[in-house]
Amino acid sequence: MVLQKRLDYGFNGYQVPPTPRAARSVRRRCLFKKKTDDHQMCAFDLLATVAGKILLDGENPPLNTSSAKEQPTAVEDSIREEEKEDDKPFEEKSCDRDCYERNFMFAELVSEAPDPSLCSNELAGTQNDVISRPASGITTSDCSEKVGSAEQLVNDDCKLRLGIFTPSVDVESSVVRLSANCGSEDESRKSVKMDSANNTRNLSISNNKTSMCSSGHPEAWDTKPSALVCSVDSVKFPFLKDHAPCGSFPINGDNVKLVTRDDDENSSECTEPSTRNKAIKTPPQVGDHRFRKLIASKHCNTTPNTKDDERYADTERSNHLSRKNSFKSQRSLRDYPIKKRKIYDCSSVSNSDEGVSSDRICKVSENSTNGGGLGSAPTPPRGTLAPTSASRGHESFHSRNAPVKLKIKSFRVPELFIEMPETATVGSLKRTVMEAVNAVLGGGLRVGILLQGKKIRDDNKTLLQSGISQNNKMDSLGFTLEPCPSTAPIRLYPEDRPGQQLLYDSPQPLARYPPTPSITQNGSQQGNPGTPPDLPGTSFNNFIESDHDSAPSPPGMSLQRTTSESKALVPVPSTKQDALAVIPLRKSKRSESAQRRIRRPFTVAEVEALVQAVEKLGTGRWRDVKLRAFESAKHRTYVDLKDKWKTLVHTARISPQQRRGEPVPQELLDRVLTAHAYWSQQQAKQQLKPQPETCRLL
DNA sequence: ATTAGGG
DNA sequence: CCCTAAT
Repeated sequence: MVLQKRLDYGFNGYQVPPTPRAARSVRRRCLFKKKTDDHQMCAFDLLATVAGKILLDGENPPLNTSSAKEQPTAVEDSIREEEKEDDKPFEEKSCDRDCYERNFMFAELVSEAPDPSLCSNELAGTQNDVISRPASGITTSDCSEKVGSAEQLVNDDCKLRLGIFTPSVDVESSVVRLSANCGSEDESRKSVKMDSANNTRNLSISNNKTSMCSSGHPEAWDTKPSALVCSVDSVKFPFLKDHAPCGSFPINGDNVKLVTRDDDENSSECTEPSTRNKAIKTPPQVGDHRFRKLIASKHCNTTPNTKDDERYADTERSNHLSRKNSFKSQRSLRDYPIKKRKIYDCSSVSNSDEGVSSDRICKVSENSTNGGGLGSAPTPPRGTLAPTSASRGHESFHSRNAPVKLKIKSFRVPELFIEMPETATVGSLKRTVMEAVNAVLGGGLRVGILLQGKKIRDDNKTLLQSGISQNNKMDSLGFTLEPCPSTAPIRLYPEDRPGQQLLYDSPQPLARYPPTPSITQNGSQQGNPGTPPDLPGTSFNNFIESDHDSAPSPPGMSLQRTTSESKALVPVPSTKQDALAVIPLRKSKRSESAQRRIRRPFTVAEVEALVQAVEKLGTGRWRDVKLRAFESAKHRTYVDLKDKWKTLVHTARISPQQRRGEPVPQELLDRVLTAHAYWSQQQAKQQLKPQPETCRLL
């Protein structure tokens, strides 16, 4: 009996998991394409598309895009081209080099959604030039048109960059700390002051640390980027300043806030609470002419005064969020769990904050002759939202089936803090940054869509219905990357749609991170052609490895998140105070106790690896299991594996209806039970009869 | 450092 | 996931 058992658990018949990544990519592409071809695409689809793209592209490590690129699929061809173009974009473009260097270029995102009424070329010149971008979302603008000085801007504008600043390296004791700040603080501060002194007419300064800057000189921004945080509508985009020079981000006297950032001189991540995050909100009505001018020239469209309250809230939230995010990433970098931080938890008020902001999106209209849309619209600075626009343009709706094309060049990532030993290699640094980025991206992003400053929450609306396809509104379309409230598991509809596998179609409970899983799952289950089974151990290792550092949660979640429940979730702007309060708490807390590790739900592939390892090694040898199957998954400790096994066993025993989260294939669960039973028996036997090993078979 | 088990 | 106790 024993012998037989052993054979059963031997190393032979295991199915090797398909190469997850490859399968996933392909799948996503297919989905993406499919989706985009659908003319009935609804808002949700759009979201999904964008998110999917992001994730998809995210697979290519930004750092070495060249090597990591996968060969283009039909869908991506265009993208690829763009990428090439962008590879060295900044050098040629007027953006200062720092900009370039400080940003990781993510593959350009090009989403196409069918747009019936996409025809006009005068997007820009018309009414909606001024868009409100609450959370500093991505605004769509037409980049095709380049006007004079605005040209570079336009170019830049057309790209949504996922920008991570290369932090300045401060050597502190033996640790090199990377912070988002570039340059010395002092310098930056000074510069800020200067600017504000000269240009702050309508600006209010909350305290010495916070100031609004209305400078119309981009140069200033360029040169003294360091400690300044410039955000539109929110402080969360510490890096916006980079774009400022390029005019790629909308600056508007009303909604631009320049905040000096407190550097975290002493401690790494925590910044000063009260001072730092206070973005001052400028009186909506007051607009600095210079600003506008600048903006206008750069084709930045901003909404003048739209719900300020809302924006304000957003700002606060975003601040908090970004901070939180950065924390998170940092945290993820160090896997070691420390003690829990109650304070932190309490303080973290916002779940629904928008942490990551995106830059702009360019809408590319094919129809438009010269892409006249965006560029052409030097936007009237102050254009109030034209109410008319809403109604207008509807006429053309059905007339056309032209696809709505959206081009997102890059997204920015919230600040990332990285801490590494001086002895770390450059390679490790790159990798670390990559991980951080992945953590942010994979950690739960969802995409929000703003139209004329308003969030479109109904994911089921079609583009037409929501007005996204309307020409005149194109320039007022914005996308935002919002962190998924990973912490706040809101399961709206846990059991809603059982068998959904389509990544984009199935909204899943927020609580569940696992978009990827579904994909991988599919892949593995369907069996990948092309992937010859390796030794079980190896293949798994590889698999996991590849997966391991990538963020906690695979892509896809973002999509899900956006669904209907978003409505419920959305409105949770933390109050300003909350947001501010958080930081301090966190900091203090942080010193002693660590944050709780971010939750990283096991993917199906991981489960598979775990099951396989346990089948071979048995329970009780978690260290070996770890070594065998999760060696490369740094974030999975043997304790984690043990815990996972525990939960797996539990999961396998309960009814499928009671299971939550990423569904684990029944097959795996069966194996879990079998293995568990087997090893439990073994254990029992050993205890009972440690000695007489020989004649036990009968 | 691991393992086991409760929370 | 965290925390602890026991190895």
